[in-house]
Amino acid sequence: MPPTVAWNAAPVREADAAGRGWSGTVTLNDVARAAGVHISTVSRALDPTKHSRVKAETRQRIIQVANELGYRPDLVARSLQSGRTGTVGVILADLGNTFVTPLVHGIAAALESAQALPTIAETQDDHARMLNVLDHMLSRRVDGIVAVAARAADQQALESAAKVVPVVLASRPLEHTELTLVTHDDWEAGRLVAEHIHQLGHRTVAQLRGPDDVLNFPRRSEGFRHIVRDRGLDEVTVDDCAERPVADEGARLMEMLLDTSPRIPTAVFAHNDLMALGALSVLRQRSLRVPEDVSLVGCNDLPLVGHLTPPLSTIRLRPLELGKLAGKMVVDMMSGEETRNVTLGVSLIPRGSSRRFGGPSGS
Amino acid sequence: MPPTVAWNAAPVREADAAGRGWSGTVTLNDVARAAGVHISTVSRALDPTKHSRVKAETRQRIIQVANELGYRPDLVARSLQSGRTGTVGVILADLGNTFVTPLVHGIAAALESAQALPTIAETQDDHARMLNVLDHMLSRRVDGIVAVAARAADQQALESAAKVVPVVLASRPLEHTELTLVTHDDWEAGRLVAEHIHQLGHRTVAQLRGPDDVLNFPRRSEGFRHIVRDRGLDEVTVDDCAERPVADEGARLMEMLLDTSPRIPTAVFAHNDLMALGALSVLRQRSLRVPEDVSLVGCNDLPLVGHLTPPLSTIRLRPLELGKLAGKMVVDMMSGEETRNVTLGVSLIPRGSSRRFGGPSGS
DNA sequence: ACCAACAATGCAAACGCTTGCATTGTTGGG
DNA sequence: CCCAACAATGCAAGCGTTTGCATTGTTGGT
Repeated sequence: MPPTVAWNAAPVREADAAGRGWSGTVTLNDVARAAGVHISTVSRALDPTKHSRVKAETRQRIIQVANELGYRPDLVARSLQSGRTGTVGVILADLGNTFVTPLVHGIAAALESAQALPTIAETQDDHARMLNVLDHMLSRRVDGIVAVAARAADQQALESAAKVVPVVLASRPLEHTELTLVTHDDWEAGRLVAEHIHQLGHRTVAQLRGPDDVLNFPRRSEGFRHIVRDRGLDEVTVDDCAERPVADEGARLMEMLLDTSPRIPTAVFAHNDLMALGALSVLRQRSLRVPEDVSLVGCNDLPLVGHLTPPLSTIRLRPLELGKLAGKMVVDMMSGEETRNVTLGVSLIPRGSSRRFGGPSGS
Repeated sequence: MPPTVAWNAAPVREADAAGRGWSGTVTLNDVARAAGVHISTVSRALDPTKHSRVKAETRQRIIQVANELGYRPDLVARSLQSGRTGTVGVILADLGNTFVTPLVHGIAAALESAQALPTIAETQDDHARMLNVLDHMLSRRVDGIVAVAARAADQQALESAAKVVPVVLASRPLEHTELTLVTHDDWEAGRLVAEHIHQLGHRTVAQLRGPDDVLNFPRRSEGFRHIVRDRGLDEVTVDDCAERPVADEGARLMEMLLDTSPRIPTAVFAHNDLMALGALSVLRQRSLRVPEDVSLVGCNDLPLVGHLTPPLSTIRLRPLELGKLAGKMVVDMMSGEETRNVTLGVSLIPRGSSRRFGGPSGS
């Protein structure tokens, strides 16, 4: 147990009490010397769990001296000795994606209870970078890892890392793995969307698919197709998926769809909101109205998409809860507890971008 | 110089070559023993800058053995020895605010060039938490700090920290400080908005002010009032500012304004977009149309606010650049370079939420 | 053939902390 | 009054690296 000395009470001082110019940092040794006592006694006096092992009187004196000198424990040294760093590595594909913000927020919040801090790194969805980041984190002796950037290719590396340190997969699943996972029910997301547009009377539908190797997307696709088959819908397909789940790629796929398909789908499921926005702008360019001509549904419920024109119908995920859960799980694993995978439910938020086929002011 | 041994080439292995079950980690000592050479030789062989000091032949052998054993340098031990941790503390008020996402993104990107990783902590805009976080970071021996959460009350603590480690203030300024600062021109932001609504013919105006002790807001206010005075506008004031710069507080102030003021302003400057959104919903509740009855201008240009109905007029900031700059500056300071403060320019993005006073379908 | 110079490697201290064990001093029960 | 028990503190090893210095071995110029 690390001594949580009241370093928050000790003001940072410009020069120590002895008057020597502020050169280095105050160490346990300095305190020991100033208090006329052995270093190990200081260590114990400052460690709440060992308070008892040192006489109350000397303890008082030591604490006072420590405060006067502005002693601050060196967590690096402590880590070397204890083997724990109080640090959890958080691996993201891209911090710029607004979906991950609340996720990281949740992770940070959960870590706080364990006095741990997240240190973050980005992979840009690049496998080589993932390997680098992973190795770097292990070198830093992080106490745990939350991977939000998992792609199929990264599986082996992540599993290897998990032999050394607790690893939690957040949001992005992997196939056939023992890794602890907390994610959304992507299959259900796809199913809900298909169900929704089927109920609106659409018969000719399409998907703009996110990257195949980010397994959320194939799952969304499968859930969607389950309904397509079950209800006998006509899915217009384009033989490609996005490189990355961003607006540009959504636009590209939408164009490809319109250019290659003999018939225009009356309802489109974009695998996430960003891609939906890209698709939206392409539809506008081609003078296709949403939702009059084409209904559009996204996924993620990013902030503000409900206030767009038209308000975007989408699937609501709960990244904050997901982050909190992931953080809690890695903390639990760090203290040796067993954990079980968690799948968060999702819900459809029908809004203005999807409407009944051939509805009111339809063409 | 830390040996950047090719640990990214070494696969994580389940058991080491000697066959003992994977218990602990492979250390320099293990490699030394396996290679039949002294530990210091291994250290040198693996350190690119000391390549020369060991015979090519032995170096080969050592590297091979290191790879076979899956040696991974312990950055904690190295930090203890070297005094550098390759870590920069990033202190945020609230990760949930979408304004900070690109900022952190920029910081992370800039740090990458220095092989450093950001470790982040939140203060929730609470002074006590700021003190804690700061002290914790110093205890962790971070190589630098980027503070995005500075409030007036935090000034002293931040300046003290700056005596120990490079500190950069990002986004939020402080008065009369030596601390390095990179921020936006908030005064100009306020001025631009006032100028804008003045040119649109508005005479009765108001502000929804962000927290006084986050100095961006008073500056915006001053820039705004400079024009108010200069052009002889009539500013309706409410004797309170937001506790925190969020939507709820924007709503609260808007209500207070409508309830207490004898005359209704025809143009309102909300100190940021979130507050503008809060104000917008209040105005709607009161059946005041935007922009027909009241013009509304925000600040920050958050993603998607340009696609709302009405599209929000606002001030565009550049958080990504700001983050990159802040990251670069702290890196520079870490290597002893001098830095100069930077103020990023801002620009007005006029959109649908503000229009000429008494314009077309006005009331 | 000898010594200076140099290349290659070993040695050990240091970074700041924790902790099992040894030592000293104090107490109290017999 | 003595010894066991215990409280209080000192001692030193160890965590995994790095690095100045010492040691050994080799070379080449005379």
